[in-house]
Amino acid sequence: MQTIAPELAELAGLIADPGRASILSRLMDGRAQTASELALVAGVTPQTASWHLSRLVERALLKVERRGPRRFYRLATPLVAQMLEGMMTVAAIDPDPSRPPPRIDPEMRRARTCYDHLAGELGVAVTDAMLDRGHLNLDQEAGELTASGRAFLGDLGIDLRSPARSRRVLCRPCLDWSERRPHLAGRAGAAVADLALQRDWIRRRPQGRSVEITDAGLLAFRNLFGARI
Amino acid sequence: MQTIAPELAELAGLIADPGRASILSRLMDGRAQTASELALVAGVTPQTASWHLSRLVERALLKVERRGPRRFYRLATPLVAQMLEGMMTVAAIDPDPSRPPPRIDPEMRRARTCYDHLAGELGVAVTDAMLDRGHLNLDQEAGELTASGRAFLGDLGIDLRSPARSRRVLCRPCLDWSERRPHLAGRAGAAVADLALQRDWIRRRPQGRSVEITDAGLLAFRNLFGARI
DNA sequence: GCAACGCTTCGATCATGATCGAAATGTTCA
DNA sequence: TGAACATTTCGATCATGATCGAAGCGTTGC
Repeated sequence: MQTIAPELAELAGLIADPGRASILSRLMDGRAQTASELALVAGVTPQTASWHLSRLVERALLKVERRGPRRFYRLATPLVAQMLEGMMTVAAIDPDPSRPPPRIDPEMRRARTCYDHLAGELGVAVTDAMLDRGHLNLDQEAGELTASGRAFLGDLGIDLRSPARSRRVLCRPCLDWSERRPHLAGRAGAAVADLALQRDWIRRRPQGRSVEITDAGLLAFRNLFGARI
Repeated sequence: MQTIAPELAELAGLIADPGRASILSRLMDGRAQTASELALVAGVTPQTASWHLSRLVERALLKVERRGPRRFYRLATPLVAQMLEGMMTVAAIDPDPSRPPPRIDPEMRRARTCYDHLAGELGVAVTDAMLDRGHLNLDQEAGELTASGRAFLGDLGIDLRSPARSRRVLCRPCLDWSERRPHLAGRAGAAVADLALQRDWIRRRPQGRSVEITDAGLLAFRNLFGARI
């Protein structure tokens, strides 16, 4: 029985190193980072990081882009981000409830981006608020935007009409590994995150994947979305 | 910056062994298998398989159930299956298009179950047919069942009303690693697969994850669903 | 051209974990 | 109780791959 198993093992092996896992985790916000920055987050020397990075590029998990003497690395495709989402969800489940839960950076837990959408307490709060108001239906497996949800996002200036087909699906759940509950992802989730960045409701922190909620953002999420945050 | 990265690496390490990857792949149909059977598919001796299995149970990827002197292993939660789906999707992407694509067992490619729904050519054909008829909207990221889709499945005797909430979401896409296209998953996908098994349209093969399409099944999928298979 | 800088390649070392033979454990059935 | 069988535990061996120092490469700017 030939299956995909050997390729699966090979792929997993690539993620199985703490340094490479840190690098991939760092790149989960979808932005590009330099080799030096990634060496830092991996906690290894630049030459070791370089070796890790070349393996990840070779296996097409990362793309590299040269800008002057620097090399910027980013996730190769959204598919890789989605795979990592799924793995982090399982990784966050502690098999032994007696030992203390993994210490998660409070800023990270508060608010971060997950590839292209909001995650952490903020992501879950926004999602919950939209659920409460009937803008969404969502469970761990699947999600859909209601007519009221489309109208709500439309009023915020988000144009969800796809350039190609009007019947495109917009909404999927992403299991939040820090909150252990689903939050809004998919095109609708990306649109909300884009809006929040554009209106300066959230700001990316210079390092790390966490984002800062501005005062204006706090008001907007509370008043416009009705989020309890 | 404390993140989930160490847990991610640990989890990946568990999948990174070819034997364990084979075991997990074998269990992707959601059924339970004995330790001996799994040793066979992993291509290792029973004592080695036992060591692998205990690690997978310890990390809560598998559940074990004792029946007499045998031990039956199965995936611990649907979340694990969904994670493996995502990994297989990425694993199936060949980073080097020049080398020949991984040889996939033809029976596996033809028709198999992916945890609780149909996959392979059969899964994709059924999905395509439902898309053509307007029963579904589906892309790589998200999916939704239309009113006509609900009616269609209802006519087949599938009751999609959730015991709890009526507004539950039913439908999600699962990227087929052998066909490299999405097929129907989620509760609707599981319901279709259940129906097919109950009506003897498909039969599980004694070993492996692939299923056999019966003559009656071929007719049903073609005539009832309009699947080109 | 040369210096500065970012990054990669090479080479040697070292640790982790996969493997199986042998033996022990546990379960069922007579 | 004892025999048959499935599975696990123990112990020793062996291979893979992560690591970093040193050196090399390539780009930029003076």
